[in-house]
Amino acid sequence: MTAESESRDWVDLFPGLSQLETPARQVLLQRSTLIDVPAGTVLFGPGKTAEHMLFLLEGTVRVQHLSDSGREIVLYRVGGGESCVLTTACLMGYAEYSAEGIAETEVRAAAVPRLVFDDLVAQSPSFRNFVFTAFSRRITDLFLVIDEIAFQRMDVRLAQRLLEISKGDDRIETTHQRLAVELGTAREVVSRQLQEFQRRGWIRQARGSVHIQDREALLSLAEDAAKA
Amino acid sequence: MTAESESRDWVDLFPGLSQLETPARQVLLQRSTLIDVPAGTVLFGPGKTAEHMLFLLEGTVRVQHLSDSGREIVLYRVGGGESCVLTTACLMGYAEYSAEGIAETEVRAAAVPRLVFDDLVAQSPSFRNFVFTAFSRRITDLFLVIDEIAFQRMDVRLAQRLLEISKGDDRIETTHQRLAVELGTAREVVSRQLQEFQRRGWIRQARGSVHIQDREALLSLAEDAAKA
DNA sequence: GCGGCTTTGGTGACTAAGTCACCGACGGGT
DNA sequence: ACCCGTCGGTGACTTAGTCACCAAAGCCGC
Repeated sequence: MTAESESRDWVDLFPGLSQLETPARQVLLQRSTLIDVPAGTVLFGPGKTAEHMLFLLEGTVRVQHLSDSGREIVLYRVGGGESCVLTTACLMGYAEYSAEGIAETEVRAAAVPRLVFDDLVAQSPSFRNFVFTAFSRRITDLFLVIDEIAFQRMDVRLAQRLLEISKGDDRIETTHQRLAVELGTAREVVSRQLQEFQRRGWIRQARGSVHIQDREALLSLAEDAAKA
Repeated sequence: MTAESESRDWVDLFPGLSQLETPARQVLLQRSTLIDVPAGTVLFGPGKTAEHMLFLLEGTVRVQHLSDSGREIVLYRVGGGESCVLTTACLMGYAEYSAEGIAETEVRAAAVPRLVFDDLVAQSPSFRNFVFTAFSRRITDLFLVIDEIAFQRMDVRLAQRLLEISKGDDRIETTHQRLAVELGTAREVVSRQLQEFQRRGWIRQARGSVHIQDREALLSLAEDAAKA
């Protein structure tokens, strides 16, 4: 499979681009570059100037914020079929990144240069729509993150994250420290919550991993927040 | 002064539009409508579909989120010379508002219809730049809000808000409940913190108002968070 | 002015979460 | 075997949020 045959159809991976006009699609395919990066790569972060907008084809990117006080919190993830608005934002706009994007898995993405991006926004109504939709979704998403941090109990949030991260597989490879960063809390808090979950038989812990034993129970804890 | 003479120059109030090309400027002025609304008006919110992008000329709009659990938190404010990205977002993009915008003062704004907005984005590079800059700033701002909520002490946050709201004037007209919404916390927490501030002689309380007595002290509390 | 109402703020008792200091256990490397 | 860095556990304490209530201040009609 040549690079050309691959690049003929990555646009199809983006539901938001299904209406894209043929000329715009051609521009996008011809003037973008496919890149592959290994897990752990820092795709963007403070001090790096973005010259490309990223369209994620495969893998996930974790966006997290490093606070002045040295603590971290995971803000959101970007997956296949999504564009990373932060690269877009810094492409056109304002100042520096204040968050960093880290490849959580091996990542394949299409990089669209700044000028091409600008051109597409000018030329294509449906590309505009795609871009603004991405921005809107991200902003409303951040509202929900704020809501969760401000008003949700830790046990509920932890249960939600465990389910979210596990994605069906009962074995989760992570440390308490990493879970603490996910939720923007302290490691000790996570440790104690996990102990409580284990005491109730909902999970089993081992060094560097958590095994879900009672998915139903976690789910009902995670959900009764919505009811309240 | 006629409506026309007014509308000839509101664009000048926007630093971000200083580079705007003459034709785009003409379109913006001619096809927008100036509106005046009294304090307290809900400019947008869940259930309302935006058909206009708002450029704020005078006054401030408070954007706050109402959580499922019934609690509220102030997310940010939009002032004169800024556009409200949330109206923009919902104009072009995705879903419903998940936050509401309330006029805190009497507000004068220019309303730009959806189609005109779209057209300007297509035609004018500097209008595009303005729009994306606004989005970027808003997003990075929300990152800071998240950071503050997750990692900052309440006393520090309260001191910051008092200073921010007071804007030089030592008398602040507000209730404990309102301050609690500002910070996304409970009224009791604010009451107790204010009592502590009063005990230290930093403020004086009265029903429905707070009087700042020692601005320096509040400032040093508010700032030593940055050092840490 | 009086009685009832709402709004505002105060309080104690309790739970949840975050902080601090420290320890021990595990798992590589050499 | 030993050293060391990572990982997790723990107690004691502080800070924040919750719950249930109460009291004072303003507001309104009469």
